[in-house]
Amino acid sequence: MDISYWDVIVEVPALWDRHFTYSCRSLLEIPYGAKVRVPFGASTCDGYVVGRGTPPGNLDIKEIAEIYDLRFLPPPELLYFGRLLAEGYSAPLTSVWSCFWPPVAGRKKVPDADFEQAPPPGTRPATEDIFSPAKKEMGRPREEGLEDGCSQAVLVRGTREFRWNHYLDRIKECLEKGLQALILVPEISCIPYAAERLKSLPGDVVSVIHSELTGVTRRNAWLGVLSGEKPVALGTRSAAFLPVTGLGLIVVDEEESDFHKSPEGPFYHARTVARLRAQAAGAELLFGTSHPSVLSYRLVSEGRFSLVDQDRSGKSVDCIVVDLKGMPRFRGIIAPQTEQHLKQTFSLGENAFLFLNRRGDSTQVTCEDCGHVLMCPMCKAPLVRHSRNSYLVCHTCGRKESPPERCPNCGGHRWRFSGFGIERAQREFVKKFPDVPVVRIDSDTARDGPADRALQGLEGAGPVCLLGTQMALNLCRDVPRLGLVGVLSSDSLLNLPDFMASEKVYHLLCKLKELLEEGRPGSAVGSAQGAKKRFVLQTLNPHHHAVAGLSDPVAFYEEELANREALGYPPFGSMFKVSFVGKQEGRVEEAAGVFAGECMKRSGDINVLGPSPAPKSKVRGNYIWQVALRGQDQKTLSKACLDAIAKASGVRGVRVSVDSDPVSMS
DNA sequence: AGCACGCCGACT
DNA sequence: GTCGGCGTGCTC
Repeated sequence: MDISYWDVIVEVPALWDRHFTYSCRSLLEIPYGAKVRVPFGASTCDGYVVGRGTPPGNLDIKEIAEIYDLRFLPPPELLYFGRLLAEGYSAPLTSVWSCFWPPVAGRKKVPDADFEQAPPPGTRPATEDIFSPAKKEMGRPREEGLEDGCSQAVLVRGTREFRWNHYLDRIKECLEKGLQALILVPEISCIPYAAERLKSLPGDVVSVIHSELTGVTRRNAWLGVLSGEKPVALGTRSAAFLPVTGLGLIVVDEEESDFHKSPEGPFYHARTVARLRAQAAGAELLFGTSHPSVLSYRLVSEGRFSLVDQDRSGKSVDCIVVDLKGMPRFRGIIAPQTEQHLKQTFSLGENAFLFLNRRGDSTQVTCEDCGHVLMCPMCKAPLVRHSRNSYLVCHTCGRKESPPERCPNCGGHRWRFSGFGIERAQREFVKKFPDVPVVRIDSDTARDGPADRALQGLEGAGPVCLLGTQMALNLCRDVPRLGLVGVLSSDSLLNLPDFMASEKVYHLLCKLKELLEEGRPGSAVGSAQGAKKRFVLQTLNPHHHAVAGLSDPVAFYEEELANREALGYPPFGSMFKVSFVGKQEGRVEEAAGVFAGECMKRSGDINVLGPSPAPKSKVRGNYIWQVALRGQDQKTLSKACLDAIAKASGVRGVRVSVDSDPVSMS
């Protein structure tokens, strides 16, 4: 009886894509890219078949234990695409390929057959030859002035309603051509609106896939996409990897959102994956937003994307900038000027939304006697006082503690609470407006029950104030009779050591302002008097271009692009963020040092920043150091990177990860 | 990454 | 005398 041998790359991050040979006694064919479970060392792990293997002599070859359901085997062009992506992202191929498999793919024991089994019909061979046609497909005819390879690349700028009107037209065209469409939204909370709009398509054509979908539901949704039975796939970022076969159109809505970026390895950005897939498949590509990312703005100005822009005259929002720098004696959270605007809003019977991006009550607890700041023992982060000192929370790891009687350093018992969070803002609001009910929406109140219930109660009630963190942004999209949005503080975001800090603040402010512009029309009665909606921004940086951008977006983009160009930041050149994580600080620092040293040895084609402790330099007992690389393009950087990682991996007990498309440095 | 093997310190 | 630290090396 024949035994077949297979080359398998194992999914062990530290080993990247090392090959191991396994045997199989019952299957004569296993297709390229098949996901298998194999014994590895003392345990078992997942791996992918990449070809036939030759058993190295005098080695005890183990057997493939299980094979994942081959119905989920990605089509050849997708497997090939995964290889390009892994290369571009400097990520192990195994980590990219694993994105192609649904988490619920079942697997079967490899049968212990003692007879030769015929391969199931349609089984693809394990060789790589099948990729020649796919490679050819990569180079479709190109159209002048458009993103290489895409049949069309368009940035749609406008309100959500405007964008979806445009998407739906394109989706209909796509379906009429017999092709499939992939639609990506940034968050699960964006799906209901999207699904509602897609209902206008004829027939039952939509498959919805996101990370909270589990079990059979998810599996069926996946199979519906794969079979082409549901030609429209709607989902969050993981859906960027769906095996859509006749891909005619990809839509990335709210393209500027960071939710499209995966926080873990491979650190893919769904917008990038979408763009590369559209190029590879020659599909149409739509990015949609009401405030484009700096990247997309540049793609348009370079002529690589065309622009569909909504005519937005008749804006009815007053932007009021409250300069906190001009009021050094003001110690509170709600400035007098803001208070006045709130009063007027409430007197018109309208509701308000106040934004503060900091949970808790006081962000720092200091001993009055010795100056000791209470810190999380596992993270280098100050503990935040919550619920008026009933407990302390580490906002880095989530750890909760009861406040100590005595200072652990000197035994003192007098505390100073500094830095304000949303709970303190709430207290101040209640003091100032005892008659206006306030609804706080942050991840602490979310646990008490869905915030939408409180929001639904607003329908007939008198004026109400909503007070929320970032979390509340999507929930508060349709607040009735919203007359004012106030930003209590956003300056801490500007001061982050982050090349995208300004852009983040700009998007945040735009999104907040849009609560007024895109929300439900004001109450007929309230607005009849011609009261303009107010956007009140308290800031220490009134002249920052992210603030100026609210009334003059072009000014923001031009200044931001000029700043980035001067420093060689994306989109002018590439940037890698390489992180080193481990329990022993010395080792972590050493590995980062070795890596940086290796990178610097190279000829002047790259620029090394660091090594330095990460902005969150210790998380859950792990020390984190990082090195940033700046260079012409991804290829230059990933080459340098891989060589240097090889050298740095000589230091034990340190995990290295590469983010080749970072959206933040923290 | 896990996990085993192996060689030096303080404990029933 | 052993239990156990983590340094080193391997995993088909």
